[in-house]
Amino acid sequence: MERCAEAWGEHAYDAVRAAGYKAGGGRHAVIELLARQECCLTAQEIFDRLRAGGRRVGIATVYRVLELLAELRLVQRVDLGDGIARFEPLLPDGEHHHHLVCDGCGKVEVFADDRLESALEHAAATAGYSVAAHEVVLRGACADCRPA
Amino acid sequence: MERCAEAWGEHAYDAVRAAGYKAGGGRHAVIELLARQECCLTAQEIFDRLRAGGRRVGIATVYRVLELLAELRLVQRVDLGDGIARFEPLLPDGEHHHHLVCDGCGKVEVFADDRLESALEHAAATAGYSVAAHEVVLRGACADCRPA
DNA sequence: ATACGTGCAAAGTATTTGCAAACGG
DNA sequence: CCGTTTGCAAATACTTTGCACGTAT
Repeated sequence: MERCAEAWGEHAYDAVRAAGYKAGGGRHAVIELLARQECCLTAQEIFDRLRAGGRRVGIATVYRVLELLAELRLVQRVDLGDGIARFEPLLPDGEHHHHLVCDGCGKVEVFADDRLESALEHAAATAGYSVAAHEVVLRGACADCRPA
Repeated sequence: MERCAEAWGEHAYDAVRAAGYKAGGGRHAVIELLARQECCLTAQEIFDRLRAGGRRVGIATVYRVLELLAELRLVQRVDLGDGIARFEPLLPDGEHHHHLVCDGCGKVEVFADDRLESALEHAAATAGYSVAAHEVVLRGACADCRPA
């Protein structure tokens, strides 16, 4: 996984250049930060971390880079239900996970399930859609919050 | 389905009263409108339709009613990825569907799949979560937009 | 009668856009 | 050098909140 994440950084950098875009300081910084993440981040979180790291970026640049990466299918936009968009790297090997949100403590966990993936493919085929992306969010009570 | 939808209106009305809330004009109007819908609506769409129907409501009331109904699990909040929240009745019999969004024309379709539902239950159980709600969104090209 | 519900307007928050300056190739 | 990218600030869009008035019970 670690290797995948690092590989994503180079992959994303190459794809951006191949699409005819230059890699200025802002784009490079956002891609590098995303490459080190395991799960989704909000634009504000990305902005704050870059600033904390001494990088002088604007929040607008963060949004613009995320929009570009989403268009190139390098990141996946994730909506966890709180009205704030989150973004995470879309690994080139198709490997991906989904999210569990605890209504009690707000914790976000990830999970992967092969049966779920195959059911999703089956559903997409049945509907006659050529599906490019899919998102699944489960909400409920995590093991810690449930006993209450 | 028609009967289910109508039944939802009464069910929702009863549940709201049972929870100790009065049913003023705004709540009643929003519940009645939702009961007639088959798929998800934005707050603005609900507001516009009520106004078009001669009902003098405020957008704030629409949001407040939707928040209340969501708390009581009478409606499901749906995020289709455009940053606008949508809402749809949550049928009491547990029957529900998910959404397909066409990136080409923006069309939203619904689908249901038993294999998907059972895979979701399996995944939730594996994660140790007590899942109260789940949402699935597929994005891609619909049959009309694909030929391009 | 009285507390709850509602509409309007103002505030709040996430995201987008305009523009001049900085920068990459 | 020239066009792209960037940071800042202003604008926009969706949603929430404050408050005085209306309404259901």
